[in-house]
Amino acid sequence: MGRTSDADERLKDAALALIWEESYGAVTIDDICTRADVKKGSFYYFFNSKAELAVAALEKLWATQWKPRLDSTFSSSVEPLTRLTTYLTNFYNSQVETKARVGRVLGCPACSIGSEVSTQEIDVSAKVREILGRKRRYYESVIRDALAEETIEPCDPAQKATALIGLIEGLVGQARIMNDPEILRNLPAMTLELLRAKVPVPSTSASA
Amino acid sequence: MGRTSDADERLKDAALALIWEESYGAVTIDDICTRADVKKGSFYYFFNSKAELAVAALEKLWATQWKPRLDSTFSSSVEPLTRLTTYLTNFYNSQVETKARVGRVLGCPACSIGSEVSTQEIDVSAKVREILGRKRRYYESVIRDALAEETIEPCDPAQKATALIGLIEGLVGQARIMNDPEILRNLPAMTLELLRAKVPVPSTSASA
DNA sequence: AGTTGACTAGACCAAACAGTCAACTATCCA
DNA sequence: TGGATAGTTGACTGTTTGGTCTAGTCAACT
Repeated sequence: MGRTSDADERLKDAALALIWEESYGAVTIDDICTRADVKKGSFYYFFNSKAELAVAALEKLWATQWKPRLDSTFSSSVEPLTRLTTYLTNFYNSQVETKARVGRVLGCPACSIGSEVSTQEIDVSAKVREILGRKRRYYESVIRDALAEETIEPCDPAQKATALIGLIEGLVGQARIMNDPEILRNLPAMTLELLRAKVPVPSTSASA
Repeated sequence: MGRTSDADERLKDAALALIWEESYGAVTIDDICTRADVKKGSFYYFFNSKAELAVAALEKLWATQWKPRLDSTFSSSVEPLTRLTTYLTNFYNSQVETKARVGRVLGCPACSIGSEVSTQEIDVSAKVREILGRKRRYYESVIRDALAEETIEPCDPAQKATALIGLIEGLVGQARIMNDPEILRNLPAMTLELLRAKVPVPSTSASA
């Protein structure tokens, strides 16, 4: 009974957007309320703190954005390495578009937030780790599939996934710091090189 | 004439330490003053804002920590790839030590601060970019030297440096988020692989 | 139609915060 | 030794912030 409301959803959306555009610490509860057009009383009706809202916002980000996109891009019906390159190309495009729209490269919200709050807000940083862990599985899986199809050189999938995540998130971070999406332009190529992808060679290999 | 003081130096040290351990946004001017044992009046005698202090602190970090270490580790008297591996091994060790001492992997202050404030504090983020740019030259130089000695496969030095920085800073960021220094353990090996280092082969190469 | 429970409004409080100021003190140098 | 300079102090102001509280509003269901 009683009435229903989407104020909590608006709060999550506003929080994520603001924190992404600025930073966790720079955004106040009042800011979030203003952007969401929700009064403080309602904020505290739904959430107990900014941290609790951030956790909910991150989970929503995963459920409504990341998971659907990952599921479709990393579909098993696509060649393993193509999953990766299309994912990264789309990512590059989205960062270019964000820069055109907001004037800023914003990078990966989970990593930015995680790095900022890792020593402070344990609940938020636990959620970030959880989400990054879920994402990692897609990388590990694609590496295993590429190994099975022998389109990359032999390696330890877990370790390669770590390196891959490092390379990707590292360059995304640099792109945010430098405000330059072009850093991400040949991320697909760099990734293939890191994985030692066997280029679709014209069948015969020449020997010296 | 007049009296002298090292309060400004203490402020820079305190600011850097606090921001590194927590984050830029989480640290207040009062916090910094308390840690430095300096009163607020003195703070404003030396600096106009937290941002201005942060810029000075970053420059001090470069001048007293990074530059000396880089100059000695990346000495031309050492083999190119050895410069890199010893640098990264030392870095791994220092992060392990930090974790043991503070209970936390803190990563790279410049990258953490840069990612956090890039959309907010333009002076701070400009200083971060400046310092990261200086550091980049060491990487580019080591890659060019390795190319000259033919200990790595042919490549474009600038592009490889970007990838190298991405990999390193990315894994450092992950280590901070995960609070796990072991992520950095085989950073040297990953780096050599990214660079396609020619392993010191026992002279003859076997062909199938 | 009326009761109940979900939600909203916004005034209010105390603490934390950035920033100011005038009076004070130590040191250097002539 | 004494004046000019460089630095210190802590109380003070005004604002922002997180957080609370109460009176009220709206929609669902009986």
